[in-house]
Amino acid sequence: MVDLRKLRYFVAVAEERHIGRAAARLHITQPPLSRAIHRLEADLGAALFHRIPSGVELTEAGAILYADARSLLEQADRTEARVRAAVGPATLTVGSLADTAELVAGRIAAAFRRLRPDVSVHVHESDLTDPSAGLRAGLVDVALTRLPFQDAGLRNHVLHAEPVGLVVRDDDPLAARPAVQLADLPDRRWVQLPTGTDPVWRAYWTGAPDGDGHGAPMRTVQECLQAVLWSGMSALAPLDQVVPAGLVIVPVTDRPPSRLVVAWPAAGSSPLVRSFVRIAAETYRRAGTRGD
Amino acid sequence: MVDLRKLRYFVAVAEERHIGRAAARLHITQPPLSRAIHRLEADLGAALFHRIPSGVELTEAGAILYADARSLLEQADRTEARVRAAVGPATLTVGSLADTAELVAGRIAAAFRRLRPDVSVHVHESDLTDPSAGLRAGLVDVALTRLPFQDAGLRNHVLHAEPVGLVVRDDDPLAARPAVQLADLPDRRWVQLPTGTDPVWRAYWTGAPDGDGHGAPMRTVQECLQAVLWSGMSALAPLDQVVPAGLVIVPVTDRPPSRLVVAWPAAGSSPLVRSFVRIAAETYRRAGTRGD
DNA sequence: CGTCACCATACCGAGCCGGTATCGATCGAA
DNA sequence: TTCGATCGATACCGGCTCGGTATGGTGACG
Repeated sequence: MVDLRKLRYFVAVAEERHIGRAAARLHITQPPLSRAIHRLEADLGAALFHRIPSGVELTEAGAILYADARSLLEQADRTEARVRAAVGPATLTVGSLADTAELVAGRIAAAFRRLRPDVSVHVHESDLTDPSAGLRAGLVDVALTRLPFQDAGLRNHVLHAEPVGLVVRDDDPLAARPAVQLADLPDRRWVQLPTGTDPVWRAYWTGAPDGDGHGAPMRTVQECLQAVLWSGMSALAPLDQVVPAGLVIVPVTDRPPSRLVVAWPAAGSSPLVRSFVRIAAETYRRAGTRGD
Repeated sequence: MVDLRKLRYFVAVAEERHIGRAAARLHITQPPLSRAIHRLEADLGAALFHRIPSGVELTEAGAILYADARSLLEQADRTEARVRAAVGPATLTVGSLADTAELVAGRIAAAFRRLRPDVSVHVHESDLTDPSAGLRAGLVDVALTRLPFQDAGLRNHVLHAEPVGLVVRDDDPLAARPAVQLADLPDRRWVQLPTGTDPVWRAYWTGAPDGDGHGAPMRTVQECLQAVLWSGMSALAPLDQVVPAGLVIVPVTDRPPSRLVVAWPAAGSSPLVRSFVRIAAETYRRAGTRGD
């Protein structure tokens, strides 16, 4: 009947004296919090807050509950921490597609380490062959990677969307163009991705209509860039990709942005994985919205 | 994540060392409890029980959790009790159709008083006009009554089913019959129920095909019985109805049993109402199944 | 080697949670 | 007084959990 979640909500509202602000602090929206407080009041058969124009204020019964709820929640947290400490550190294996980890993992890792210091994180970096970054193979628990890939049994949350561009040498006639359309380009020699690469992924990242390319297959982003530099191949990359001197990225207007995601198995994901996903989403949401 | 319900389940299992027995103690079935324990273990990232052939036994982590969980739950209960005490006694108005309260309310009241001593119960007895016993009019929170009635917006739980019989004087030719079929009876003068009576209810309780009767309308069971005794009317009653000397009840074979129910509004019912319904159902289940 | 006693798993209907969209009320300012 | 702003409340929707029934898997024991 009375559960810890509602008590946490209640404490937040009591301290903020404002349902909207409390909702923001709890990272939910106002209506569910409003409803949760109503339910708690119904459960206890007591009005906990007076609704006043500027927000809410505790009733007498609310004050009594607040006095106890704080210590109750603290005790619950201590209990949980004690059990987690007894069972030893949990481990989480994070997959990372090529260089995506560089882009986001730092920020996420900091937040995750702060919130879940008891978890030891292993990182498994995979090459361009597998955009699921080891998820499909069961090598990792959760992955930081890019869409699109065949998502059979996988779920994802978009952390950041970045337009893609064509990687060319700075002496390429296209280099001076402010933007290009892939549809307008004459045939080019696209980099080849290894056989067995996810076809959806391959189709997205190579401009060739059949998703096929030329030359030796490239297994890393760096290899692709070097192929452009040395062999005059063409490649696509996110606009924020750091490229060696001598290369430029020309925005491509007729291809949807590349979405950087955190992905996890749809079924059987542990609470630890969910926690990681939530922290990643939250960390990047703040960053994405320019500091909330 | 970790909520009080799962902790209560965990404590029950830890003390019973047996999921099945713990489920019985918690008044749920074994599979949901089994699943809840698994979820709790996943949430905490710790195995809490060893599964052994005779049941389960606590792991080291489980023992640590058990040590804290007891006091945590006790503190939660104390907190809740404190708030309830501060807000004063809650009141629950129970509707009762005519004499149904006599049949069941005693047993239910005892159980309810024991489990919810803080609630003051008011009883509102209604006449045969309204089989919803005041629910439809909003006069009561919950009702003990009999089916059938038009149940728009009402829900119910059957406490007991009792065959119905024909009430006749002991000098009536039918009095000696072991049973009768309403379909075989010649026309009789059935008691009249007041205008405005729920039509479904009226059709059930009077043998007249159109659900109509003769004479002055009867508002109570006693009036109906007196009408049979003095005016030779016919009436239907549950077989266990206590009748004055000079009347007998002949079982009727072609009418479904009368179902004694606890009924409540489908929408907006308070936790207190749900609690009453649960207690009533449980009390009567035990009685109905002859002492479980 | 069958049977029994456990727990685990697979489904299903009901309710809760969190989301978006919108309403209602109150207060301050033009 | 009316308009806008700012609260909380309400209505609806998709997803998840819960508790139920039915059934499977696996050891112990005669």
